[in-house]
Amino acid sequence: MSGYVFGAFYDIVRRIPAGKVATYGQIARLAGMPRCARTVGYAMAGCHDSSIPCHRVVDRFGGTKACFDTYAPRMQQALLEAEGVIFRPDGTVDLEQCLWDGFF
DNA sequence: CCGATGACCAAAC
DNA sequence: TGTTTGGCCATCG
Repeated sequence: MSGYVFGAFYDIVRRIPAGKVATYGQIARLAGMPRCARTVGYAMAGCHDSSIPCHRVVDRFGGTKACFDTYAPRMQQALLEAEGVIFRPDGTVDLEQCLWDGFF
């Protein structure tokens, strides 16, 4: 682990169920750092761990910018669609239906 | 070693 | 009501 904070973020991301997505701010809040969404993004930027579904992490508008070093942007969308995530015509995730509520 | 930056969000003015 | 600034932690130069 690069830092205990990263570990906490990774742990939360791993708990995101298939077919759902979470925002950076949401993950930061669950980690106990509501203002640390930036660090979440940076943690995801280094998602060298294949056990971390960083493709389920999107920005507040549902933009899928994840895994630049790991996947191609369109591949992330394909993965989410395969899990049942609904995409809007503009290429963003329908957060109204697929945003993770924090529970199972 | 220190300064700047970064897949961002939310409160404040 | 919209726009601006602050903030958090780690990595890069």
